[in-house]
Amino acid sequence: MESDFLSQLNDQQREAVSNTEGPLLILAGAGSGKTRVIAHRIAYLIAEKKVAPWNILAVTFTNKAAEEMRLRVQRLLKDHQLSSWPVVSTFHSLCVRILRQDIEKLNDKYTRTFTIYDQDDSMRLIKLCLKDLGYDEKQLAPRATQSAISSAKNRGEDPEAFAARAEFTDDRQAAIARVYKMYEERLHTNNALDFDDLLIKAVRLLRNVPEVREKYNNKFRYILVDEYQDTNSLQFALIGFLTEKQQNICVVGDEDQSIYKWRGADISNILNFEKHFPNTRTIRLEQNYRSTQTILDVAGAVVKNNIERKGKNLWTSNPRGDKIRYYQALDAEAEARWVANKIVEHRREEFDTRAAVLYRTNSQSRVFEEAMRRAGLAYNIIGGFSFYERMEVRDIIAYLKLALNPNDSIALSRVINSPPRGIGKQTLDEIERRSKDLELSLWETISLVIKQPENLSARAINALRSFRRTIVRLGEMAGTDMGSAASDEAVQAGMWSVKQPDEQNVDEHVSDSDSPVSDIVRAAILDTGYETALRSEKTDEADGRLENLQELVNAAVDYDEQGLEGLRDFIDHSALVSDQDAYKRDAAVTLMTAHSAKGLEFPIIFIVGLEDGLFPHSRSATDPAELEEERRLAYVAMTRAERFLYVTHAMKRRVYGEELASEPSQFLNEMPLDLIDDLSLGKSWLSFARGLSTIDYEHDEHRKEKNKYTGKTYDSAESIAEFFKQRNQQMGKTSGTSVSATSWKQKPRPQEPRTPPSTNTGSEGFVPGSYVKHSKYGRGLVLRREGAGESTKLTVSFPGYGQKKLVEKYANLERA
DNA sequence: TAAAGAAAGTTTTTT
DNA sequence: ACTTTCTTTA
Repeated sequence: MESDFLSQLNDQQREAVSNTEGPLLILAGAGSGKTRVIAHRIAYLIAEKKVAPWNILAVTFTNKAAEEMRLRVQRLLKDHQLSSWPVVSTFHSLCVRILRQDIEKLNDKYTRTFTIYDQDDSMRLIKLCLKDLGYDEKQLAPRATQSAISSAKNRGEDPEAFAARAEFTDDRQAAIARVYKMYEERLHTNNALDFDDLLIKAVRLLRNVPEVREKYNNKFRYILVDEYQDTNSLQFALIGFLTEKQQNICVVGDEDQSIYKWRGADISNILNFEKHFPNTRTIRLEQNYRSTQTILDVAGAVVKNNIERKGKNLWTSNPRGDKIRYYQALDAEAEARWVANKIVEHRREEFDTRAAVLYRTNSQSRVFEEAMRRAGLAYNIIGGFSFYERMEVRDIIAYLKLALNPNDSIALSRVINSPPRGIGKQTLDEIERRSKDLELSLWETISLVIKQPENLSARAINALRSFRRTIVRLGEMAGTDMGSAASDEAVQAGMWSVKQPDEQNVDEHVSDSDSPVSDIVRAAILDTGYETALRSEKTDEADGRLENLQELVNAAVDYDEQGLEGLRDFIDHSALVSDQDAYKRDAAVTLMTAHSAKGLEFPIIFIVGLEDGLFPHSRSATDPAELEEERRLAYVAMTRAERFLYVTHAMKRRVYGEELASEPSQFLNEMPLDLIDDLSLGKSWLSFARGLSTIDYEHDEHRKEKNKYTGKTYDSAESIAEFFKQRNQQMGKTSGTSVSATSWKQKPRPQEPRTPPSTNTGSEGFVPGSYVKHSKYGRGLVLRREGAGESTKLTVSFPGYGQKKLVEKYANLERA
């Protein structure tokens, strides 16, 4: 009966689930049950509307989200006997599946055996191109080049178009254009696609080949897209083509949670959805079920400072809850320790409660890992170094890639001498030189070199011969024809063939004569000498690596047991699943970036490192739009919390190994003071802010008015002073040029409002955290002090002038 | 060629 | 601080 999937929903959610036909836009605020609605909608389509599961496609951004969605749908449909499951997939794996099926119809020489290059592979290739073109990596940073090429690709510019444009800009662009051209050629000869290509080629396939478009339109009659605000133009095009015929497209998104503009996400995809799809029905989900009123109030107060925003009315019937909690730590280590202790306290109260620690950058994770270990808390860590990014795992994967496609030169150069087998730089240079001359892949060149050694030593030739034998043997296990080019016979049947609906079934085909994936993985670890080399090291590090390889074997065994599709799929998976490593659902703590937290929820959330230049990140300081994105990110982070929200910052923190004074984030300024509980030891930044606001509370409304002001992005050193100044002005005091001109209720050293007593030596010299006055630059904050005596140098941040390095003796500084 | 030691670069967020 | 890459030495 219908009520099964509708009865537990509110009116809007029910609307969203039961309006199954035509374009549907769901604007879903944080915690409003968006995942729940999608899952219910899928279940409803299958159980009530009798739509065949294979006619439904749900697309998410991350594997985690896809996983979650699959789980929910399965739970909802557990009493139904289904012959198959709906396709729930990320954009990228959807594209891989389409391309593994049909890429040859594009007629641009790519074959179905193509290799996927992840960011690291692609970076290696770019470095090679830079080298071959004779560019200096210092002048043309590989990273920057990669990102320039990636954005060109995402804009739809091919190397020619890019070059045409670059010609008229500058040398650097022209150089990038040349790298781009070579990069594309190399990808092609390697039969490799990078992450961008996956989308580009899939879109091109759907656009150019009507037959393929038709096929997928018939297959996917109902399409759902999660996190629609973060789609880019390629993803938009993909959806457009897939849904061309039936128009049963349902997208879910929230403008306030758009945090991937830097990756090309185009918010207008959601803002203009109604234009793109006529007859769109729009439904708003505004009741939040996740968080306490207080948490929503705080998050709302922050995001309200964004100008580029339609605004919405998110409400909850949940209790008010506790105030959010604030802690000012001395440094990053103290911050982490404090957080760990708090989590322990919470778990004493409630033994199985879960917490997440959200930071802006992955580099912050380390201290937290350390602190959790010390506190004896089991933790998950998401992102950063994922399992598949470990060196040894990547090496073995490279061997496996070679087994399938020996012409993958990136994989080959990765492992040709790891473990060390006597193929050194000279040998490799010679091979590379000849491969360029003859326009052969490295693999082909090696075969040739063995026959015609020319100026290579017998020792080198022997090493090459044995390496070649190893790869050929792996290839045989994988069922690959090791001829000169990867042959099409090696293609295993596609993983989900698109058949007529009635004969559609769970997809068949466990690979035929080939060995199980786990056997090939074992062989790649043993026969290559990899294990022996690690064992002989006898270090803890090597043991750790061996364990990781054992994990890889375990993963392969699991894979075989699931009866999946063989080695290629296993490898695809490893490229696309960056953080799938054993996510322990019940671990006490999860550590991740605020970005990775999107879509998740936890009873307890810690947002750490709320400091100027860190969160918001300094890279976003110049552009108001980017600052707004940072603010949305903060909003996403805060709204992950169900019951308890903690915000912390440190007074100083090591950056590149140097200790720098840091200031509270402006986002802290934007939180309503009366909703914050200060747990800091001694006097904190917050206690000053609070002291001020109690001077004259009835002007508070006035203050709020002014606080909406976002036009200016505060200079780091000046932000709080600016903040105080504004408040003072609001309070009718004449604008003191310096903070100290105003009256302080509880004033310990008005001239250093944010410096905790401990960093204040009080002795002569300017310590980091103190303020100075310079005859030319004016007032500034001392960030760093180096050297001693006459040569003491200070790094000072002057608003409007940036950071200056001054010799203390000659700079003529005064306290300010 | 491989290992050990020195220097330089790194950190924004992700499929 | 930590990791990658370059340079020196055995």
